[in-house]
Amino acid sequence: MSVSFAELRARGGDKPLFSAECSTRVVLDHVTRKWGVLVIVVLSGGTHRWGELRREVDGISEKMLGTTLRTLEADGFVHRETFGTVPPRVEYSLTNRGRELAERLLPLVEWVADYVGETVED
Amino acid sequence: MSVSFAELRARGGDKPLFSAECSTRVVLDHVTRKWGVLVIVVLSGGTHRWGELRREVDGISEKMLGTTLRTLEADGFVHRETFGTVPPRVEYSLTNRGRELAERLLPLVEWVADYVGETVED
DNA sequence: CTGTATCCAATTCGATACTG
DNA sequence: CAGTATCGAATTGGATACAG
Repeated sequence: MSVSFAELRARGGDKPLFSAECSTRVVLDHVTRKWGVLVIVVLSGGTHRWGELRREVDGISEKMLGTTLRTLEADGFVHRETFGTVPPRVEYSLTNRGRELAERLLPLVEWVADYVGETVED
Repeated sequence: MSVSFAELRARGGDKPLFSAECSTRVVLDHVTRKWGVLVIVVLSGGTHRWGELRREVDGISEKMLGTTLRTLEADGFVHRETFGTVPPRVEYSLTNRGRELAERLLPLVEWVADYVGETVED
């Protein structure tokens, strides 16, 4: 394991893993929240328009797509680009940080996907 | 990036990333839910008793610790061991699968912890 | 010490309708 | 096409009290 709990702990000194007020919690929450993970994974596959995201992330409502995208944009993970055309065209993509995040998220998602369906014998 | 979105997509055929009914979603939800991440990270540091978890995961209520542990146990990530002593002693640890999961979770948590506090310029 | 039960507050989420 | 607004339902989460 490349990163140990002990190392993580050491950074926070003697305090609990993350203090309740720690902003890491906030971002971690955004990123790991139900739709956040899925949107980031989809965007890791390339730039998408609103409608494409809506179709690709199965079951997401317009409201949640909107709030999720705005949250991730505010956190600096997603870039939104508007073309002043009619009808409007808006494209969403990952920022550099978003791609870094996706690199850490994809192995997790992949592993969970593999895990499901196997028998748990431990 | 070791795992690409395209590969992930390919497994589901032509369907959206994960169908809404996909059980991957359920487990992913448990695992990435607010307290799930923190509990797993703490347990990756070794076996903990109830009271230790309570202190280590700052701000968690007894109710959430209980439900989180029971969910993760049902998913096969956490092992619960009781010693028939008085007063009772109960120890929680990761199963093999739990450790596999933690390996994927720690880099993500570490990265987010590092990310927070840096300036976003992208 | 290790929990469970209960009640209530806050948040999330979805369906729908509507706008530029 | 790309959203926002609103409402109500469901879920999550916290505080407290209590039990083995």
